[in-house]
Amino acid sequence: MIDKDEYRRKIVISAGRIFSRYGFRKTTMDEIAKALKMGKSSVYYYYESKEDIFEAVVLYEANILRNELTTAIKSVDSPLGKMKNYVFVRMRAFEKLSNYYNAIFDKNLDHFHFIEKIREKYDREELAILRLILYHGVRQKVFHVENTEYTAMAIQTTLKGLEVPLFWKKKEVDITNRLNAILDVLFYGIVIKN
Amino acid sequence: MIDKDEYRRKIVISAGRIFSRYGFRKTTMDEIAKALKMGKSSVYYYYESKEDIFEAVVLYEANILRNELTTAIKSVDSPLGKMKNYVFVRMRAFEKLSNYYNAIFDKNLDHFHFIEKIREKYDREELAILRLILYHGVRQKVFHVENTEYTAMAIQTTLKGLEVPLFWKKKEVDITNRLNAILDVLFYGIVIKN
DNA sequence: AGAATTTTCGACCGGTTTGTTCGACAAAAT
DNA sequence: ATTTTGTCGAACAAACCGGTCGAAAATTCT
Repeated sequence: MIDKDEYRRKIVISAGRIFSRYGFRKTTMDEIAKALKMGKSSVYYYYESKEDIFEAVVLYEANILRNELTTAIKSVDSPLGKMKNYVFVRMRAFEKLSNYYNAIFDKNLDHFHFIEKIREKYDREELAILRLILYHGVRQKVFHVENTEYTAMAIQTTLKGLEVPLFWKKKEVDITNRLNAILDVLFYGIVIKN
Repeated sequence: MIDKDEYRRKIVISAGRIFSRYGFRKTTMDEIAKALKMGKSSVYYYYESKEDIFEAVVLYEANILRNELTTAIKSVDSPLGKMKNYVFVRMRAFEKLSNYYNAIFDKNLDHFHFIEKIREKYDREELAILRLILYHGVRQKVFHVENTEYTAMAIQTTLKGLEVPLFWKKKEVDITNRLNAILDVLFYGIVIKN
């Protein structure tokens, strides 16, 4: 008896690579199968449909993102460093995921309820993390904020603003520079002036 | 009367972007047309077929590559620098073009005669450039080679070897490192020891 | 061993997509 | 006014694609 879960994991990883390259529509079941050296029908033994695989992939990637983000903020001590790392890792990740975006908002967008669910959940999680970073910053007298809740939401809004160009397929050239600029503005509006 | 050639150029550039992203098969005429804000049928007024557009794109890209390569070797004086620049630019370009590769060798590979033609022509041109670089190096007593002709061919073979992973879709991680290593080997086998 | 179950896969189906054509139509040129 | 140039919607045949089914392998169980 072959470990079914192990195989399902393999499929998710392999399919994820293809989805991220070509998007949902342009990825065919045949490709997914071929990449695994399987017959197309065999894949259906592990997943019920193409959308099922896609859902699993998004879930999987979301988990990876969560891990990357938490390790990113753990890897430094200073609140400034934490915030900087968080923003950078998040941005890099979304850049990588931009193909999913285009895939989802191609058509059939009503079919992908689960995306909204994941998004909602992650918005909440993100808010909590941002608030934590802010809170620590305030404690260490590095940040000055009236209300961590609202400030966290403001920062989150800014970060979401960075996603917009990914939607509209417009290639932002100097995303790193823009990020640094945003961080500068953010910090100098937040950091206590001595 | 609209400038037909100008329009054809626009089509080639726009279609080129899409081809390089999705490959030949996964790129649709509708996409090409939409990207130009045209009706699908209008595109056929300028080009006879999808393959025709593809051919024009490849030709166009090949020309760009040629220019990049010549300016790359002109931008430095030393034969070592020329060689280094040449190899780097060539490698970066082919990395970018790897999608075309996968597109072409998907299926129907018998349909794309013109690719072989271009390839042959460029092999000859490349050989000439390499020989020139070597020749200058020998003149300036920086290189030591018995026979520029054969040495140039040897170097070309090495460079082609670097292309192979692009064929097989295997992502080579540290292509820059490998390149540097190859250049090291190449130079230390060539440079006159003092 | 053979029976039972799990896993693979080729062949197929129906709906959709897609490259290409065609004729109608508008704009511009003659 | 008539011809030429350019655009486009509609239509079509062919290929494609997600998904099904049943029958072979392969594996496990008895």
